[in-house]
Amino acid sequence: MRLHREDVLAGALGLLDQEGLEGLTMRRLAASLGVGPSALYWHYRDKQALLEAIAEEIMSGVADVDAALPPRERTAELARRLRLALLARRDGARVLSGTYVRLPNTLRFGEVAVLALAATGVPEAETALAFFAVQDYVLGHVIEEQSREHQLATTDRTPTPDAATTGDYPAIGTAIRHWAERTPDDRFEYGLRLLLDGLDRRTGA
Amino acid sequence: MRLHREDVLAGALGLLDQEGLEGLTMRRLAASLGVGPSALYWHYRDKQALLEAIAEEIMSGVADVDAALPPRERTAELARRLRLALLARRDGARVLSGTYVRLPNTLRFGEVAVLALAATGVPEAETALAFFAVQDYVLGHVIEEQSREHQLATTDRTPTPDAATTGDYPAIGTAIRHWAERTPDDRFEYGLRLLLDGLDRRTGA
DNA sequence: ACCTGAACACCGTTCAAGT
DNA sequence: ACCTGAACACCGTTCAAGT
Repeated sequence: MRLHREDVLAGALGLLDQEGLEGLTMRRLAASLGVGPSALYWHYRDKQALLEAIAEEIMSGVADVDAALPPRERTAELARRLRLALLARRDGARVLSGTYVRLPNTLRFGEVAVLALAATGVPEAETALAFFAVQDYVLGHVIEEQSREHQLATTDRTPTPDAATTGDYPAIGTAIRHWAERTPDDRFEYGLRLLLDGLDRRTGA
Repeated sequence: MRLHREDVLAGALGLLDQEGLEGLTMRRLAASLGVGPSALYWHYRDKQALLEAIAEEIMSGVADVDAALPPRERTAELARRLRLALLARRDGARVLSGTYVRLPNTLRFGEVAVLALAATGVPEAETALAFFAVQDYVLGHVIEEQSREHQLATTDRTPTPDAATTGDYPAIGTAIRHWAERTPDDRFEYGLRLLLDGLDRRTGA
């Protein structure tokens, strides 16, 4: 019953979902696999290499968007699929933002997204700028989204308007109340729409 | 020569800039202040509380934007000031994204930004959505920006087109080459402009 | 090829005790 | 009010040695 690289990765993904990024330690992972900590280092050079494998796993299938969709909708769909992939694993956005992955799933996502943007009419010299603008928004948004999940789990402080915001900061108070009435999907779509509308302006649409 | 809360915070900021977020440990901070590790716990409940104080410090002055600027430019200026504040400290974006701060500097930034957005003509029910869209973009962008700094410092892999991208992923290859010719400021401004142009559409401008 | 065992150099946090 | 000293329960990683 020897371990393979994939067993270690599968165990790491399970531990990540159960315990979160802080709980994903080499020692706990080893224990859950029934081996000593040092055994893991035969399969992965160090913890960073394991995290990069997790990041690449998170990105699997994200680029598989319907190629028949019109360019703008295809770009939107890629952004949505990225968000859902990050949300599918606990602390997924933080894992991805902390790694510098140059593996097939990640590269293919970039390739497909750049092609979709080019098809919308964005000048070739701007496709990477547009790609990173959208990707940075998605990453930032999901990091905050998953960070709020964590707050709710560990503290009793509610992110809805509290004493501090209603008193001295009236604009925040009413703004947050409207925000609280929207679904997480709505909140994401709002920023995504801003970016896509901004892109329209650059394509003469 | 007893320590005060501010001495601990100042020491933490210095250590953060020198060693980065990984190097900012309670034990190293204590050593740099000439006390034992347990002494810190008299001043801050735990490490998380200290990180929240750092985050609030990072946000100091960010809201001090020229109130006479026209609303769109005021909103842009707030986003730029946030980015610069995050860049001013090593790993600043990761520190801020990991904390849930409800302290004056942070709240005032939200208040001023929501008011600027309202002044552009964004409907009141959407001001928080628009605020978070811009803030999430800035956070995501600077996290990636500072993460690249870290890659350059620790590895010799260059983020410019390498063997993998030029071969199987041609669109990425050429896109990244154009991207590499822009300054960091340009790259940030591109996404910011997309968001602001998208907002124009929602204000009938 | 794959893992054990032991060790090294660290962590954050608590708590009684000191001044 | 502010800190020491000692302890507890952890970390990631290395490396010789085993099978």
